[in-house]
Amino acid sequence: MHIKDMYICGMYSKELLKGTLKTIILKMLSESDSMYGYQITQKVKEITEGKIILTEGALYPALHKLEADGFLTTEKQTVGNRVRKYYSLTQTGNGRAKEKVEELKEFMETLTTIINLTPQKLAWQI
Amino acid sequence: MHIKDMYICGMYSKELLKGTLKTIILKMLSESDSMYGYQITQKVKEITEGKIILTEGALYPALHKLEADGFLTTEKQTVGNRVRKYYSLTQTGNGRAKEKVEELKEFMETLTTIINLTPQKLAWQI
DNA sequence: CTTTTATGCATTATTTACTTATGCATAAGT
DNA sequence: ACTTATGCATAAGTAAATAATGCATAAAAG
Repeated sequence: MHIKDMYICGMYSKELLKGTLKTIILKMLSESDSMYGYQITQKVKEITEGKIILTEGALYPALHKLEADGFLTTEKQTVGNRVRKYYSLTQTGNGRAKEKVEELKEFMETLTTIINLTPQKLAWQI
Repeated sequence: MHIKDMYICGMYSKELLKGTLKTIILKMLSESDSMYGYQITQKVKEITEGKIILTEGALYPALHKLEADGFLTTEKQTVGNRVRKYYSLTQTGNGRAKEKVEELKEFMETLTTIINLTPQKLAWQI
């Protein structure tokens, strides 16, 4: 990402996104046979209607880490005169994707129980 | 938290919790007139059935930060021979609580749209 | 009766997972 | 000619935790 691109950023305070990046990547890759980095950022941007923007500084290290952990394999492909690095899930990565998505679901359910609490000081008003 | 307490920890990979702590605190305080730190940890633990455990090392600095930002006020109270520091939302803090909860809700909705995607490589099987 | 557990506050060193800012390169639009 | 888009990558700095500790009182358990 370059300075001019800085105006692009998700609509959420970025802290919230922390911890969800790898899950998002794994989920995206479980959707198709293979994707390259830039493609992932664009797809996520499209699906979330611009609400979640993955920055390269976060994306590429995360991809490298997932590969180092054996969850992804890569294959370089030259399109026109540009090189793309395609990532795909390994078998282990497929299982990992399911685990992480499930974990995120459960976490969101738990958060929802907190969010849905009714203020006790207003209880008499109900 | 002391070494012996280390076996206590939430069921989620902790990264997920990052960024949600202040929202949780604000929401808990918006439920009652005032709460003290330890009480918050216990209430969250109870509500989430032990799935979310707030550690002191995260909780107290967060409370101090929220107070410094003008979202909370404190009042010390001695119960028996122990001192409790009660926190309550200021008017600004009340607004902040609503903002943060709303932000979290929208973020979870966005995440849900990602999570609910159907793998395209399985699309023909549907 | 002495050790552990629970209650209650707090701080410090460290780690993690980002953000922000670059860097390099090609291609297409204006 | 300049900017935007595509495409990879890394490095410095930061925020928000974790992990560990410290102090103190009280109750429960062995």
